[in-house]
Amino acid sequence: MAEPSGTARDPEAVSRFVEHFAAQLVEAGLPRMPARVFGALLASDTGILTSAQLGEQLKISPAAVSGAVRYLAQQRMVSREREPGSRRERYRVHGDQWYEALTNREAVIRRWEDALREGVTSLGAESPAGRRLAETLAFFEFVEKEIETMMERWRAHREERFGRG
Amino acid sequence: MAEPSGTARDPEAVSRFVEHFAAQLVEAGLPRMPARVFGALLASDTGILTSAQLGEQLKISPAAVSGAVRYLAQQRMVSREREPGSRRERYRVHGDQWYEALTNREAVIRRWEDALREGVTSLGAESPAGRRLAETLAFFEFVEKEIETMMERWRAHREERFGRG
DNA sequence: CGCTTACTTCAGAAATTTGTGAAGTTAAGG
DNA sequence: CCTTAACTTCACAAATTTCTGAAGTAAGCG
Repeated sequence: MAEPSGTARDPEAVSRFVEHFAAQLVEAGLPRMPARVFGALLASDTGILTSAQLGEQLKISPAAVSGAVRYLAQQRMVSREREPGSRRERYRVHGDQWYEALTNREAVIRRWEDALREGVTSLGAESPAGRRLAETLAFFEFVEKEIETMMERWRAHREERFGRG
Repeated sequence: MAEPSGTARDPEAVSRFVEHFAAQLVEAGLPRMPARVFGALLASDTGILTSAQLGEQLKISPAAVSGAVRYLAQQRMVSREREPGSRRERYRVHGDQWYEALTNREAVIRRWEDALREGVTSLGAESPAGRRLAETLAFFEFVEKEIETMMERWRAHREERFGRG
Protein backbone atom coordinates (compact mmCIF):
# COMPACT_ATOMS: atom_id res chain seq x y z
CA MET A 1 0.00 0.00 0.00
CA ALA A 2 2.84 2.35 0.85
CA GLU A 3 4.18 4.39 -2.02
CA PRO A 4 7.96 4.61 -1.63
CA SER A 5 9.07 7.72 -3.44
CA GLY A 6 10.38 6.83 -6.86
CA THR A 7 7.87 4.02 -7.33
CA ALA A 8 6.17 3.78 -10.70
CA ARG A 9 2.81 5.46 -10.58
CA ASP A 10 -0.35 3.48 -11.03
CA PRO A 11 -1.43 4.35 -14.58
CA GLU A 12 -4.98 3.36 -13.86
CA ALA A 13 -5.32 5.71 -10.92
CA VAL A 14 -3.84 8.47 -13.03
CA SER A 15 -6.24 7.75 -15.85
CA ARG A 16 -9.22 7.70 -13.53
CA PHE A 17 -8.31 11.10 -12.20
CA VAL A 18 -7.58 12.55 -15.62
CA GLU A 19 -10.88 11.42 -17.08
CA HIS A 20 -12.93 12.47 -14.11
CA PHE A 21 -11.35 15.87 -13.80
CA ALA A 22 -11.52 16.45 -17.55
CA ALA A 23 -15.21 15.60 -17.47
CA GLN A 24 -15.78 18.42 -14.99
CA LEU A 25 -13.87 20.86 -17.15
CA VAL A 26 -15.86 19.78 -20.18
CA GLU A 27 -19.06 20.40 -18.32
CA ALA A 28 -17.77 23.89 -17.60
CA GLY A 29 -17.28 24.54 -21.29
CA LEU A 30 -13.77 23.39 -22.17
CA PRO A 31 -13.53 21.22 -25.32
CA ARG A 32 -12.92 17.57 -24.59
CA MET A 33 -9.39 17.05 -25.90
CA PRO A 34 -7.90 20.16 -24.32
CA ALA A 35 -9.52 19.16 -21.05
CA ARG A 36 -7.99 15.68 -21.16
CA VAL A 37 -4.58 16.95 -22.14
CA PHE A 38 -4.67 19.50 -19.38
CA GLY A 39 -5.67 16.84 -16.87
CA ALA A 40 -2.83 14.60 -17.97
CA LEU A 41 -0.33 17.40 -17.48
CA LEU A 42 -1.70 18.26 -14.05
CA ALA A 43 -1.42 14.64 -12.99
CA SER A 44 2.11 14.14 -14.30
CA ASP A 45 5.05 14.18 -11.93
CA THR A 46 6.95 17.04 -13.49
CA GLY A 47 4.06 18.91 -15.08
CA ILE A 48 5.79 18.39 -18.41
CA LEU A 49 4.93 15.89 -21.13
CA THR A 50 5.89 15.47 -24.76
CA SER A 51 3.42 15.17 -27.57
CA ALA A 52 4.19 11.47 -27.92
CA GLN A 53 3.59 10.81 -24.23
CA LEU A 54 0.28 12.62 -24.34
CA GLY A 55 -0.83 10.73 -27.43
CA GLU A 56 0.05 7.39 -25.92
CA GLN A 57 -1.40 8.03 -22.50
CA LEU A 58 -4.69 9.38 -23.80
CA LYS A 59 -4.88 7.12 -26.86
CA ILE A 60 -5.33 9.97 -29.28
CA SER A 61 -3.75 10.85 -32.61
CA PRO A 62 -0.88 13.30 -32.99
CA ALA A 63 -3.35 15.58 -34.76
CA ALA A 64 -5.58 15.63 -31.71
CA VAL A 65 -2.66 16.42 -29.43
CA SER A 66 -1.62 19.21 -31.72
CA GLY A 67 -5.08 20.75 -31.75
CA ALA A 68 -5.55 20.44 -28.00
CA VAL A 69 -2.19 21.94 -27.23
CA ARG A 70 -2.75 24.83 -29.60
CA TYR A 71 -5.99 25.57 -27.80
CA LEU A 72 -4.45 25.38 -24.34
CA ALA A 73 -1.51 27.53 -25.32
CA GLN A 74 -3.86 30.16 -26.71
CA GLN A 75 -5.69 30.19 -23.40
CA ARG A 76 -2.34 30.46 -21.63
CA MET A 77 -3.08 27.30 -19.71
CA VAL A 78 0.09 25.55 -20.85
CA SER A 79 3.32 26.74 -22.34
CA ARG A 80 5.23 25.03 -25.09
CA GLU A 81 8.96 24.70 -24.83
CA ARG A 82 11.36 23.41 -27.40
CA GLU A 83 13.68 20.80 -26.00
CA PRO A 84 17.03 22.31 -27.04
CA GLY A 85 18.73 20.44 -29.86
CA SER A 86 15.77 18.29 -30.70
CA ARG A 87 12.54 18.76 -32.51
CA ARG A 88 10.66 17.25 -29.69
CA GLU A 89 8.39 19.76 -28.03
CA ARG A 90 7.45 19.74 -24.36
CA TYR A 91 4.22 21.03 -22.95
CA ARG A 92 4.11 22.26 -19.42
CA VAL A 93 1.58 23.40 -16.93
CA HIS A 94 3.33 25.99 -14.89
CA GLY A 95 1.81 26.78 -11.51
CA ASP A 96 1.40 30.53 -11.49
CA GLN A 97 0.81 30.79 -15.16
CA TRP A 98 -2.34 28.81 -15.33
CA TYR A 99 -3.93 30.40 -12.32
CA GLU A 100 -3.45 33.66 -14.10
CA ALA A 101 -4.97 32.14 -17.20
CA LEU A 102 -8.04 30.99 -15.34
CA THR A 103 -8.61 34.50 -14.20
CA ASN A 104 -7.68 35.67 -17.66
CA ARG A 105 -11.18 35.54 -18.55
CA GLU A 106 -9.84 39.08 -18.55
CA ALA A 107 -9.64 39.23 -22.32
CA VAL A 108 -13.15 37.86 -22.45
CA ILE A 109 -14.43 40.33 -19.88
CA ARG A 110 -12.78 43.13 -21.81
CA ARG A 111 -14.83 42.27 -24.88
CA TRP A 112 -18.03 42.13 -22.86
CA GLU A 113 -17.22 45.55 -21.57
CA ASP A 114 -16.71 46.88 -25.08
CA ALA A 115 -20.03 45.52 -26.23
CA LEU A 116 -21.75 47.01 -23.20
CA ARG A 117 -20.16 50.43 -23.68
CA GLU A 118 -21.37 50.42 -27.25
CA GLY A 119 -24.83 49.51 -26.04
CA VAL A 120 -24.90 52.31 -23.49
CA THR A 121 -23.98 54.80 -26.19
CA SER A 122 -26.37 53.58 -28.84
CA LEU A 123 -29.34 53.08 -26.56
CA GLY A 124 -28.71 56.32 -24.70
CA ALA A 125 -27.08 56.61 -21.30
CA GLU A 126 -30.25 58.13 -19.89
CA SER A 127 -32.66 55.50 -21.16
CA PRO A 128 -33.74 52.81 -18.71
CA ALA A 129 -32.03 50.11 -20.76
CA GLY A 130 -28.91 52.23 -21.05
CA ARG A 131 -28.80 52.59 -17.30
CA ARG A 132 -29.07 48.85 -16.86
CA LEU A 133 -26.23 48.26 -19.28
CA ALA A 134 -24.15 50.91 -17.55
CA GLU A 135 -24.57 49.20 -14.22
CA THR A 136 -23.64 45.86 -15.71
CA LEU A 137 -20.59 47.48 -17.20
CA ALA A 138 -19.68 48.93 -13.81
CA PHE A 139 -19.93 45.46 -12.32
CA PHE A 140 -17.45 44.00 -14.76
CA GLU A 141 -15.06 46.88 -14.32
CA PHE A 142 -15.25 46.28 -10.60
CA VAL A 143 -14.64 42.56 -10.95
CA GLU A 144 -11.71 43.14 -13.23
CA LYS A 145 -9.95 45.25 -10.62
CA GLU A 146 -10.83 42.90 -7.81
CA ILE A 147 -9.37 39.92 -9.59
CA GLU A 148 -6.06 41.68 -9.77
CA THR A 149 -5.85 42.23 -6.04
CA MET A 150 -7.19 38.77 -5.41
CA MET A 151 -4.30 37.27 -7.30
CA GLU A 152 -1.89 39.28 -5.20
CA ARG A 153 -3.50 37.93 -2.09
CA TRP A 154 -3.29 34.41 -3.51
CA ARG A 155 0.40 34.70 -4.16
CA ALA A 156 0.96 35.75 -0.56
CA HIS A 157 -1.28 33.02 0.77
CA ARG A 158 0.39 30.47 -1.44
CA GLU A 159 3.88 31.37 -0.42
CA GLU A 160 2.96 31.12 3.19
CA ARG A 161 1.39 27.74 2.74
CA PHE A 162 3.63 26.11 0.15
CA GLY A 163 6.80 28.14 0.17
CA ARG A 164 7.91 29.66 -3.10
CA GLY A 165 7.03 27.19 -5.87
CA MET B 1 -30.61 62.73 -33.08
CA ALA B 2 -31.80 63.64 -29.63
CA GLU B 3 -33.74 60.97 -27.75
CA PRO B 4 -36.51 62.65 -25.83
CA SER B 5 -37.39 60.40 -22.96
CA GLY B 6 -40.47 58.37 -23.77
CA THR B 7 -39.57 58.10 -27.43
CA ALA B 8 -39.91 54.69 -29.03
CA ARG B 9 -36.56 52.94 -29.01
CA ASP B 10 -34.73 52.27 -32.23
CA PRO B 11 -35.28 48.54 -32.77
CA GLU B 12 -32.26 48.34 -35.02
CA ALA B 13 -29.92 49.78 -32.44
CA VAL B 14 -31.33 47.38 -29.89
CA SER B 15 -30.88 44.45 -32.22
CA ARG B 16 -27.32 45.44 -33.04
CA PHE B 17 -26.46 45.50 -29.37
CA VAL B 18 -28.25 42.26 -28.60
CA GLU B 19 -26.54 40.34 -31.37
CA HIS B 20 -23.13 41.76 -30.66
CA PHE B 21 -23.31 41.17 -26.95
CA ALA B 22 -24.76 37.71 -27.41
CA ALA B 23 -21.90 36.86 -29.75
CA GLN B 24 -19.44 37.62 -26.97
CA LEU B 25 -21.32 35.45 -24.52
CA VAL B 26 -21.41 32.64 -27.04
CA GLU B 27 -17.69 32.89 -27.48
CA ALA B 28 -17.41 32.53 -23.73
CA GLY B 29 -19.36 29.30 -23.81
CA LEU B 30 -23.03 30.22 -23.46
CA PRO B 31 -25.35 28.52 -25.97
CA ARG B 32 -26.59 30.82 -28.69
CA MET B 33 -30.29 31.13 -27.92
CA PRO B 34 -29.88 31.70 -24.20
CA ALA B 35 -27.28 34.33 -25.00
CA ARG B 36 -29.62 36.17 -27.37
CA VAL B 37 -32.55 35.98 -25.00
CA PHE B 38 -30.43 37.26 -22.19
CA GLY B 39 -29.18 40.12 -24.33
CA ALA B 40 -32.72 41.06 -25.30
CA LEU B 41 -33.75 41.20 -21.65
CA LEU B 42 -30.74 43.28 -20.69
CA ALA B 43 -31.52 45.74 -23.45
CA SER B 44 -35.20 46.04 -22.66
CA ASP B 45 -36.52 49.04 -20.77
CA THR B 46 -37.98 47.21 -17.82
CA GLY B 47 -35.80 44.12 -17.84
CA ILE B 48 -38.96 42.11 -18.33
CA LEU B 49 -40.27 40.52 -21.52
CA THR B 50 -42.91 37.95 -22.34
CA SER B 51 -42.27 34.83 -24.32
CA ALA B 52 -44.15 36.30 -27.30
CA GLN B 53 -42.10 39.49 -27.25
CA LEU B 54 -38.89 37.53 -27.16
CA GLY B 55 -39.96 35.30 -30.01
CA GLU B 56 -40.97 38.23 -32.16
CA GLN B 57 -37.96 40.38 -31.44
CA LEU B 58 -35.46 37.59 -32.02
CA LYS B 59 -37.40 35.86 -34.78
CA ILE B 60 -37.35 32.50 -33.10
CA SER B 61 -39.96 29.86 -32.43
CA PRO B 62 -41.82 29.52 -29.12
CA ALA B 63 -39.92 26.27 -28.66
CA ALA B 64 -36.62 28.07 -28.86
CA VAL B 65 -37.76 30.69 -26.35
CA SER B 66 -38.90 27.95 -24.04
CA GLY B 67 -35.58 26.14 -24.22
CA ALA B 68 -33.49 29.28 -23.81
CA VAL B 69 -35.49 30.47 -20.84
CA ARG B 70 -35.32 27.11 -19.14
CA TYR B 71 -31.55 27.21 -19.50
CA LEU B 72 -31.24 30.75 -18.16
CA ALA B 73 -33.52 30.05 -15.24
CA GLN B 74 -31.46 27.00 -14.34
CA GLN B 75 -28.36 29.16 -14.31
CA ARG B 76 -30.24 31.71 -12.18
CA MET B 77 -29.63 34.36 -14.79
CA VAL B 78 -33.31 35.20 -15.18
CA SER B 79 -36.38 34.55 -13.12
CA ARG B 80 -39.77 33.57 -14.43
CA GLU B 81 -42.85 35.20 -13.06
CA ARG B 82 -46.46 34.38 -13.72
CA GLU B 83 -48.45 37.45 -14.61
CA PRO B 84 -51.28 37.07 -12.07
CA GLY B 85 -54.56 36.04 -13.64
CA SER B 86 -53.11 35.17 -17.02
CA ARG B 87 -51.13 32.33 -18.42
CA ARG B 88 -48.68 34.71 -19.91
CA GLU B 89 -45.30 34.32 -18.34
CA ARG B 90 -42.77 37.11 -17.87
CA TYR B 91 -39.05 36.66 -17.81
CA ARG B 92 -36.92 39.12 -15.97
CA VAL B 93 -33.30 39.88 -15.49
CA HIS B 94 -33.01 41.11 -11.96
CA GLY B 95 -29.87 43.09 -11.17
CA ASP B 96 -28.39 41.44 -8.12
CA GLN B 97 -29.60 38.04 -9.00
CA TRP B 98 -27.65 37.61 -12.14
CA TYR B 99 -24.41 38.98 -10.78
CA GLU B 100 -24.68 36.30 -8.15
CA ALA B 101 -25.33 33.77 -10.86
CA LEU B 102 -22.25 34.76 -12.77
CA THR B 103 -20.16 34.09 -9.72
CA ASN B 104 -22.18 30.98 -9.06
CA ARG B 105 -19.70 29.08 -10.93
CA GLU B 106 -19.62 28.03 -7.29
CA ALA B 107 -21.36 24.75 -7.97
CA VAL B 108 -18.93 24.15 -10.80
CA ILE B 109 -15.90 24.97 -8.69
CA ARG B 110 -17.19 22.67 -5.98
CA ARG B 111 -17.12 19.76 -8.41
CA TRP B 112 -13.62 20.60 -9.55
CA GLU B 113 -12.57 20.57 -5.96
CA ASP B 114 -14.10 17.16 -5.42
CA ALA B 115 -12.29 15.72 -8.41
CA LEU B 116 -9.02 17.22 -7.23
CA ARG B 117 -9.41 15.90 -3.70
CA GLU B 118 -9.97 12.46 -5.12
CA GLY B 119 -6.87 12.85 -7.23
CA VAL B 120 -4.73 13.90 -4.28
CA THR B 121 -5.84 10.82 -2.40
CA SER B 122 -5.43 8.32 -5.17
CA LEU B 123 -2.12 9.63 -6.45
CA GLY B 124 -0.73 10.10 -2.97
CA ALA B 125 -0.47 13.40 -1.14
CA GLU B 126 3.29 13.08 -1.03
CA SER B 127 3.86 12.33 -4.69
CA PRO B 128 4.91 15.23 -6.91
CA ALA B 129 1.69 15.04 -8.88
CA GLY B 130 -0.31 14.83 -5.67
CA ARG B 131 1.34 17.97 -4.42
CA ARG B 132 0.48 19.80 -7.61
CA LEU B 133 -3.14 18.75 -7.35
CA ALA B 134 -3.22 19.80 -3.70
CA GLU B 135 -1.97 23.24 -4.56
CA THR B 136 -4.52 23.59 -7.33
CA LEU B 137 -7.18 22.55 -4.87
CA ALA B 138 -5.96 25.16 -2.40
CA PHE B 139 -6.22 27.78 -5.11
CA PHE B 140 -9.85 27.01 -5.79
CA GLU B 141 -10.70 26.95 -2.13
CA PHE B 142 -9.07 30.34 -1.82
CA VAL B 143 -10.96 31.74 -4.81
CA GLU B 144 -14.24 30.44 -3.53
CA LYS B 145 -13.86 32.38 -0.29
CA GLU B 146 -12.61 35.48 -2.04
CA ILE B 147 -15.58 35.63 -4.35
CA GLU B 148 -17.86 35.82 -1.37
CA THR B 149 -16.17 38.88 0.07
CA MET B 150 -15.86 40.38 -3.37
CA MET B 151 -19.61 40.29 -3.80
CA GLU B 152 -20.03 42.04 -0.49
CA ARG B 153 -17.68 44.77 -1.61
CA TRP B 154 -19.59 45.04 -4.88
CA ARG B 155 -22.88 45.57 -3.13
CA ALA B 156 -21.35 48.39 -1.12
CA HIS B 157 -19.71 49.92 -4.17
CA ARG B 158 -22.90 49.62 -6.13
CA GLU B 159 -25.07 51.25 -3.55
CA GLU B 160 -22.67 54.15 -3.30
CA ARG B 161 -22.62 54.64 -7.03
CA PHE B 162 -26.17 53.81 -8.07
CA GLY B 163 -28.18 54.01 -4.90
CA ARG B 164 -30.13 50.98 -3.81
CA GLY B 165 -31.58 49.12 -6.85
C1' DC C 1 -67.75 22.28 -19.76
C1' DG C 2 -65.54 23.24 -23.84
C1' DC C 3 -62.90 26.83 -26.49
C1' DT C 4 -58.82 29.21 -26.87
C1' DT C 5 -54.46 31.02 -25.64
C1' DA C 6 -49.86 30.30 -23.95
C1' DC C 7 -46.36 27.53 -23.13
C1' DT C 8 -43.88 22.81 -23.24
C1' DT C 9 -42.27 18.57 -25.12
C1' DC C 10 -40.72 15.71 -28.75
C1' DA C 11 -38.89 13.83 -33.06
C1' DG C 12 -36.20 14.84 -36.55
C1' DA C 13 -33.64 17.98 -40.03
C1' DA C 14 -29.80 21.00 -40.26
C1' DA C 15 -25.71 22.93 -38.70
C1' DT C 16 -21.73 22.69 -36.01
C1' DT C 17 -18.02 20.55 -33.67
C1' DT C 18 -14.68 16.85 -33.05
C1' DG C 19 -11.16 13.61 -34.10
C1' DT C 20 -8.86 10.92 -37.59
C1' DG C 21 -5.77 9.45 -41.36
C1' DA C 22 -2.98 11.21 -44.82
C1' DA C 23 -0.19 14.48 -46.84
C1' DG C 24 2.78 18.50 -45.88
C1' DT C 25 6.47 21.16 -43.47
C1' DT C 26 10.53 21.90 -40.85
C1' DA C 27 14.79 20.96 -38.93
C1' DA C 28 18.20 17.56 -36.72
C1' DG C 29 21.63 14.14 -37.88
C1' DG C 30 24.38 11.67 -40.70
C1' DC D 1 22.35 17.06 -49.24
C1' DC D 2 19.38 13.39 -48.07
C1' DT D 3 16.92 10.93 -44.57
C1' DT D 4 14.02 10.80 -40.99
C1' DA D 5 11.68 12.24 -36.83
C1' DA D 6 8.30 15.37 -34.89
C1' DC D 7 4.85 18.08 -35.32
C1' DT D 8 1.05 20.64 -38.24
C1' DT D 9 -2.52 21.19 -41.54
C1' DC D 10 -6.31 19.59 -44.21
C1' DA D 11 -10.40 17.12 -45.85
C1' DC D 12 -13.75 14.33 -44.44
C1' DA D 13 -16.54 11.03 -41.51
C1' DA D 14 -18.82 10.69 -37.22
C1' DA D 15 -20.91 12.41 -33.26
C1' DT D 16 -23.17 16.01 -31.06
C1' DT D 17 -25.85 20.05 -30.59
C1' DT D 18 -29.35 23.26 -31.96
C1' DC D 19 -33.69 24.78 -33.69
C1' DT D 20 -38.02 23.95 -35.74
C1' DG D 21 -42.83 22.40 -36.66
C1' DA D 22 -46.25 19.67 -34.79
C1' DA D 23 -48.60 17.61 -31.28
C1' DG D 24 -49.53 17.83 -26.28
C1' DT D 25 -50.85 19.99 -21.79
C1' DA D 26 -52.74 23.35 -18.75
C1' DA D 27 -55.33 27.19 -17.37
C1' DG D 28 -58.31 31.35 -18.06
C1' DC D 29 -62.75 32.69 -19.91
C1' DG D 30 -67.23 32.48 -21.64
